[in-house]
Amino acid sequence: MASTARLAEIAALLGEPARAAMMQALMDGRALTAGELAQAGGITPQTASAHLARLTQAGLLAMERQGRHRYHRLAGTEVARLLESLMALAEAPARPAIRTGPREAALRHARTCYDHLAGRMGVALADALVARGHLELDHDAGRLTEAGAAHLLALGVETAPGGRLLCRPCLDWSERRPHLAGRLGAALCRHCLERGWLRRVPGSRAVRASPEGARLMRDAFGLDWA
Amino acid sequence: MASTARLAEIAALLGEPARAAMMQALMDGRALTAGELAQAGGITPQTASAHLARLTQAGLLAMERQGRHRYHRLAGTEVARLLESLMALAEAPARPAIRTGPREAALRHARTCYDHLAGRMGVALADALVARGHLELDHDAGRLTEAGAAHLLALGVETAPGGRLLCRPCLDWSERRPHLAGRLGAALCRHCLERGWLRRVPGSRAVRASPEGARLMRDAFGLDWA
DNA sequence: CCGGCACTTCGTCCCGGGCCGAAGCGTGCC
DNA sequence: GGCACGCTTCGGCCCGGGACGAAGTGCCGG
Repeated sequence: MASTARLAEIAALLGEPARAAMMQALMDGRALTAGELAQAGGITPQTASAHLARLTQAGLLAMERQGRHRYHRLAGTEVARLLESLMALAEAPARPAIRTGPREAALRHARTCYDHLAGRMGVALADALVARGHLELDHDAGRLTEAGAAHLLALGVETAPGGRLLCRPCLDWSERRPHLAGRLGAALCRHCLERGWLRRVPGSRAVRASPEGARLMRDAFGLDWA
Repeated sequence: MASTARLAEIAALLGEPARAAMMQALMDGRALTAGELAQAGGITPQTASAHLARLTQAGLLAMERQGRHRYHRLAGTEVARLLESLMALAEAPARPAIRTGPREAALRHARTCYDHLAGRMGVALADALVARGHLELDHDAGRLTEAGAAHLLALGVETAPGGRLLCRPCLDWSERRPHLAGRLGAALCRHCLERGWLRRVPGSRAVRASPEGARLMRDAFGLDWA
């Protein structure tokens, strides 16, 4: 059996609000400096430093130095999945979401979930692909159809090596329906960001489409969700 | 964003070794009494009682009474998935598994992972279905082929309603390769248990095949893993 | 070379939570 | 009805961990 002590150690690391906040801040897949993470956690740099050391030592974070800056990122997709599971449970229907400011609305609208699109846009993208017959998706798994694979290839979206068509759904905590995760979800997200169709909102996990980008995404994917 | 406080609360609940042990004991999908869980956690019934109350109040466990016994079970598949994610991380390659007694070997051999088969048997079952052309499986998703669906239907295995062929992989922490989870994984496990091909080992998550069962599973699935 | 910035380390304080013994409540059996 | 069992509640003890101020280290730009 997986070590109970080790499981409890990992869970306990995430069970402290400041560390949890810092980990969530990293869920957009980027790297943040220790100072930025201290702010995300609402604690002083000294406290953040101790917390980051523990998270890194436990293998949940990876750190790299650039000059005097220490950049931290999630150690891998397994850590991201764990946080996804925690977020899904934290947002379970039994506990209705607290709807706060416009920032929360922006995250519900469109955000990145580690490496793929989430929020209403992410779910709408999955729905549009399904409607076009390009994707089959349910709670357990997803599969790109041949037509879908050909279409994405024509767009220049990298699908899986060897033409693998299977893809992973991720339960969207804000919509309670699946969006597209895994390698394909990541490829679609990267494509949209690289083309400039989507841009990250500074200091947030939210993303936003330019008018041009919204139009191009409508053309490319049948995405009409505004 | 999912509430940080709520995420930390859930993680903290699992971050205490006694509670983690009790939750893991429930990962075979069954219900256990408060006394059994106290033993699983290595604590007195008084301590267990307080812990179980907190887990239930937080929505991680569901409790039902039968006479003077209180039966507890995992509250649902999302809780199981969270524990799967935690177990996968706890067993990450960076920390080689401690190989202890025969009990650990039995779990590595064959066990249930909440509602589906895991361990060498679970991975071998997935491999056998893939080898027979009945299943496609990678880390992101899985799909039953038409031939596979027909075969399982002939065996009396309930596949998804509406003939849905997509299925979810689950990363096996002991084998580091995927076994079959989701609705199809659960249906296969249930089928094998109901037919008596597999039997649960009392007081454990391990399962064991009778000689007859092993032969029938070899015939049914091409499962030759002994 | 020096000052400033990013971050870490050290020391100290305070509080929450895990533990169990004792007592109490509800259920079931004889 | 009484006794035993399963489990809960209460009270108290002890310890680990989160917080920050002060000081220290390393890097970078002028």
